[in-house]
Amino acid sequence: MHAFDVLGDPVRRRILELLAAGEQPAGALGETVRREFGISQPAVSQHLKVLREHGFTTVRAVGTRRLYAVDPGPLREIDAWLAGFRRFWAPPLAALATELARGRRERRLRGNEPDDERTNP
Amino acid sequence: MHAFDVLGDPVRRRILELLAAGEQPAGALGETVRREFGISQPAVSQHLKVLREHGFTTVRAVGTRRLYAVDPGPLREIDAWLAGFRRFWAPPLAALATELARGRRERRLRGNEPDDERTNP
DNA sequence: CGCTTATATAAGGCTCTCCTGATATAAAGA
DNA sequence: TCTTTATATCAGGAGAGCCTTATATAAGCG
Repeated sequence: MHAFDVLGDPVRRRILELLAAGEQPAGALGETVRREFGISQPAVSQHLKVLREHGFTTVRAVGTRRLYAVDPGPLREIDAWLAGFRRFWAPPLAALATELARGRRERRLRGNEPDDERTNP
Repeated sequence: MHAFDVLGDPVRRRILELLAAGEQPAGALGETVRREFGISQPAVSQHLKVLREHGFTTVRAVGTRRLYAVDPGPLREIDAWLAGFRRFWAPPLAALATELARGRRERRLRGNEPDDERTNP
């Protein structure tokens, strides 16, 4: 099964999204996913197995719990594959650097205001 | 079928890679892919259909030919989804801008040499 | 107009994925 | 130790995806 196939399943994508917030036990992931997708505990466990065996997650045991976390390896590979197509929509990197520099200069001239519109109460 | 499932197939990924070099007729794509994967012409045509119907390619007819080209829409969506995980491996953008600026400064001091090691013969 | 070339569609079969219900494993607690 | 909790594995079935062969469509050409 290719990394893209692993991400083809909506349950597995959701699990990774949940893990993006940080390490979580299988049970917590399972509860959320079962509620959202209406599938059984074994189904969730099998999805976790696929993610594990394809390198998308790491696991560590703490007592009877299994704590899952994102392992970025395969996601990086996908990102690398996408790189060959990014020129179809992304501006060249040089322009991006210019943009960033411009943003910094403007902020400096305005007197170190924060980036967004929030104000400190 | 989700965009990730579309990219799950190696034949479809290869077709997109070939199209990254520019617009090509179905026949040319078919020849390459048939050679590399040993599948039939209808099989290739069916893969092209999947790519079309999921927005990965555009097609235009020229006589009896069908010219396919990359349509970046779904690839961008995938890129956007990946963005939520990029912090697991990519440096923050501010650091990148600094890096780029440093590179430019160094080049300026060296007297506008090219980036790589090539020398003009 | 018939023949050839380029591409798509149709029908059917095999395989693989994903699910469920039942069960195994192993730590925790009474 | 017996029971409960947390998680994984097993076995089997439904459905989807991808392939093949056969055929349709439609433009180009003699």
